[in-house]
Amino acid sequence: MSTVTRFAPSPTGYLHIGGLRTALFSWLWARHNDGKFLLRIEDTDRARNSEEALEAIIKAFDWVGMNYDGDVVYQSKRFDLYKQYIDQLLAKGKAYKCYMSKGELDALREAQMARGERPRYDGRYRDFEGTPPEGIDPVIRIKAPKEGVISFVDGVKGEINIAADEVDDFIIARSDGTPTYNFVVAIDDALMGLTDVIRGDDHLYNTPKQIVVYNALGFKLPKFYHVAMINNEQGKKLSKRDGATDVMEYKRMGYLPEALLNFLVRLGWSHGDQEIFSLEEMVSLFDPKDINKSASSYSPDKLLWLNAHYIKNTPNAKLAELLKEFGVDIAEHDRLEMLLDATKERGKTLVELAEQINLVLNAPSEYDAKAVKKAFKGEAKEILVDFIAMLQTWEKPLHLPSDYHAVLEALVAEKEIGFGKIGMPLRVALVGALTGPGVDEMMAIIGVDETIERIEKAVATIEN
RNA sequence: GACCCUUUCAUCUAGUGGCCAAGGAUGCUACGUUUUCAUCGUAGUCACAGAGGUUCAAAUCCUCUAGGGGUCGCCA
Repeated sequence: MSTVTRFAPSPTGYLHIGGLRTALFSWLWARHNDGKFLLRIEDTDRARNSEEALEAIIKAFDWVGMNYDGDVVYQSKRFDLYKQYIDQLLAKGKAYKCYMSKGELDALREAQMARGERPRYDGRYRDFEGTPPEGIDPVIRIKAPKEGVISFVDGVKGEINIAADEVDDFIIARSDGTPTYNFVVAIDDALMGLTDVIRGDDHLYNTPKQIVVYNALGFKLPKFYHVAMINNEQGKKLSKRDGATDVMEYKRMGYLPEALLNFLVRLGWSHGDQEIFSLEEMVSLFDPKDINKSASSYSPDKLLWLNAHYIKNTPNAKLAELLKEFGVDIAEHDRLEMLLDATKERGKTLVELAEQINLVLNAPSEYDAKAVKKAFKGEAKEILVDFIAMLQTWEKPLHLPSDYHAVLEALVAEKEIGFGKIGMPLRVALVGALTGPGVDEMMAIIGVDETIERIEKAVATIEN
């Protein structure tokens, strides 16, 4: 039987980073087995806007390079189907109407809590034969087993046993007739042919409830995998306060999708000592049996490290394309390769890389105060002036970094000075700071005219 | 409160009774490379939650305790 997995988010408007990880696990497992990865929107709560939410999810999937098979299933469009199953259970006596009011329910729960019990429905209408109370629209409850143990083997956690009396006769249809979550999930997962359900372990307690539905309807159980949550750096549940939880936020911050995926796949999953995984490797190596049991904490440092790694290993032409969204258009630059080779190791994100590029390409509008103090002193001015003269009279071509290096070597030889004497002031003249790409590279990138212009400006600054 | 899940360096993790006086990666600290910064390389730093068992042998099995997380809706 071919593997079928799914991602079933409720429409919140954006794709959460934790959601992306469970989606990734499901997607990888489907692709690994040449199976199907389905998408379903859990919108039985009709107030939310599902279309927009779906769009956001698909956008995020597109960005990271994931896709889904078949048509998207909207639960809000399947109410007739669910109704049939509710009627079927009612007819077979596997479900029943309950006339308890919300007030009565609250009172019951309170009393149970006071006695130190786990609050649950007491089953008072389970075998009710009398006349129902007036003026109450009943809910429909399913008959859960009253004794014994509901157990299943979780692919991540192992065997899970829940005492049957922990699972009450939960509501499968509200008093307005609409079906509830645990009921429709079980039906859809069964009807959509799911073989492997991979989801967050906050659903662990829903599983026995869904098993009750599977059993009542005679559906075959899929295999369940409950993946532990991602916590923040403090080990608490990841929330909006912890910064970026929206996947697309990472795109805006200059992360590469490969880096984000690589980061997420290693959160709660591993393959020996391997840290770097291409998408192809993930597909071929992923197996949910290697998923960790315990929760993991989100750590931005490792994500940053991965991002730097992927930036360094991305072809320059592709980087140039990506940088357009960050206000840097260098696709047509005639020194593109040189420019990116000189800068890509200095930016951990595309945002930082864009900054580095701008630093090289644009003449400094001001000089860093500390750098000026350190570099523009002594005979710096004279050396810079000599260097300009040398560049202007140089007879060999000036194209490559090595060409410029030859000029510098000639200068230090003639003046009998150390490299630092010209290196430091030259660097400040070029970019206004003491750090950055090599001066040879920078001069080759901006060309001899721009180089001279920048040095002249520095000389003028020193004079004032 | 009840029930369920979970517990190896600061963080992500390897580890399924002997290969572990616990390995890799990130971070951090040095040093080297670099005219600078970054990259890169080398080294260092740092952990089996605690207590009892079982066993010739336990990070690995059992029990209890403690910490963390989740769930207890006519939300999903």
